[in-house]
Amino acid sequence: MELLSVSLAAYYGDFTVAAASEHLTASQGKTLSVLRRGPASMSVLATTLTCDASNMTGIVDRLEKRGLVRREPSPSDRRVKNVVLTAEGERAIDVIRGRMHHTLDGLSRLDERERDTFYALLERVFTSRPAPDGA
Amino acid sequence: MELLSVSLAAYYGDFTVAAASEHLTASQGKTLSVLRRGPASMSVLATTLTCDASNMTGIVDRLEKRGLVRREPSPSDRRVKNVVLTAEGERAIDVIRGRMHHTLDGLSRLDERERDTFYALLERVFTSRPAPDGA
DNA sequence: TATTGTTATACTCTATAACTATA
DNA sequence: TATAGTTATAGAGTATAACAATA
Repeated sequence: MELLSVSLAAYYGDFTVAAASEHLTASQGKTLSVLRRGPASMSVLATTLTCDASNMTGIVDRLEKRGLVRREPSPSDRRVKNVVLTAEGERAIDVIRGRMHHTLDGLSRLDERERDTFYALLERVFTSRPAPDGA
Repeated sequence: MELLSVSLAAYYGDFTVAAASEHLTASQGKTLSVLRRGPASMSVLATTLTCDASNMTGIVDRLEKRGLVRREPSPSDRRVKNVVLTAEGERAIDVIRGRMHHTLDGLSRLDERERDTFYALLERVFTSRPAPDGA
């Protein structure tokens, strides 16, 4: 648990610094990261980021003001707004991931077989949470 | 990188919820987590948490006000203050770690050999950052 | 009635800049 | 001169409670 704590602090610090290089906060970067997989409603975003729905309003407001995301009305439920990554937003998160030097260097220390093992273990340990697949 | 992002978000969410159950913010919890390894100066804490030194003042202020940490003058350098975990603080971080149910459940899915492999890989990937060992 | 998203509020986190004390 | 820590400030993140629109 101690080792996990240290490892994740290293990853999180790396991500925070990389996001700052694009003038984004960690929360804004995490939001783009989630949306990289596809559009998500405000409530799904809040659940995934483990924060209250009311926070997402402000975070998405700032991202939208900078043209990195776009709110779209859901066709199936008029209460819902789906948040979509713009081309600019996609570029931003890709740049951030490419600048996570400590993490990328760390991964490059593993050969292909080790990397596969690592990913498989990560998946088994962390991929049992209720994955929100919201409309 | 996508998988890392998802995995670490899961861990971070788990930690945040567990810390909240002790009425602590994520930053306060991370600070206790660092101090669990031993005392650290304000500047070492800031470096480890990847934040500005001025932030640590407020975070440690609040933790100290609740009796979870203690500031002690360094014997070797009168500018330095070492932050020490109190017995209460130690209890708090141990409780938090014991409440990280998603992560603990995830780890319990691995047998002993797999767990060793996982830890070894984590160490190789993430343990090359300049580890601050400050006085 | 319940849910989605927003607003208002209060507190915490965060970086920058300026400061004091010490090295 | 440089470094450790604090203070002041402004912007961002955070949860709670109350609200409008929709289901």
